Amino acid sequence: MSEPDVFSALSNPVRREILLQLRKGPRAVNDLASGFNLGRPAVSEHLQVLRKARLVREEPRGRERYYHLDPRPLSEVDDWLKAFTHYWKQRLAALEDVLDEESRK
Amino acid sequence: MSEPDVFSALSNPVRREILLQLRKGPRAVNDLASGFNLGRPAVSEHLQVLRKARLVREEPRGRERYYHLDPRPLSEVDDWLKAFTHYWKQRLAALEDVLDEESRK
DNA sequence: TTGATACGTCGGAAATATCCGACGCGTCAA
DNA sequence: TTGACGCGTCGGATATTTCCGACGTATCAA
Repeated sequence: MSEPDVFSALSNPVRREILLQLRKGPRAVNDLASGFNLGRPAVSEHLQVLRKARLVREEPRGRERYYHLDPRPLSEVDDWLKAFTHYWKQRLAALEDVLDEESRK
Repeated sequence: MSEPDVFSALSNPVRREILLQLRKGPRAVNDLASGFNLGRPAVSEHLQVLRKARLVREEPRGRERYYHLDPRPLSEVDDWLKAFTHYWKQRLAALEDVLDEESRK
């Protein structure tokens, strides 16, 4: 019943790790689950969240399901961050100025 | 009892909006709360989450508390995304290839 | 001092998230 | 066909999140 919210999908460390794993190539569910200290149902439910956020895609191969990474929705997060990039580089520059100031004393 | 987790802090749309608002400058709590359809305690608790994630800093001014944006922890998210940027540009390029292929038909 | 304002936080309600065991369905190998 | 495997999903337990009203504390204006 939840919406496909990319930010919410990324809020869980297991789901973030799944995405990192999938960079190396598609993986079947049991294969993925063996890497975590979690049961298969839990991993399967995490994959459902990632699927709803369109961050992964499933490819059935016989009785297995290989999950593929689809990183495109991550651009939403990237775009959101861009609203701060300028400001935070500004702040980093200001911080450096302070540090320079301090080191000159 | 929760840790200062930047990803979790960003998972809530109210908190994301608070951060966007604070780009324009520091704001007092009631001032912030009036912008949302939320009571002050709720906003105050969102600010606590953001404070634990070190995304905001408080500056007491008399009986008010002005909250300042500190975007530096966002670099953690940015760094995490960088683990995908290359891959996803690759995927976008592949997508464009497919589209080119299609349009040539 | 007195009354109003700004805020944090507690207690509790309601919703949501996380996880597991159990079950059912489709697929494979024999 | 039979039995084992891979998977999704349901029911339910537990934990966490989100929100509010109520309260206490500090500050301000008069």
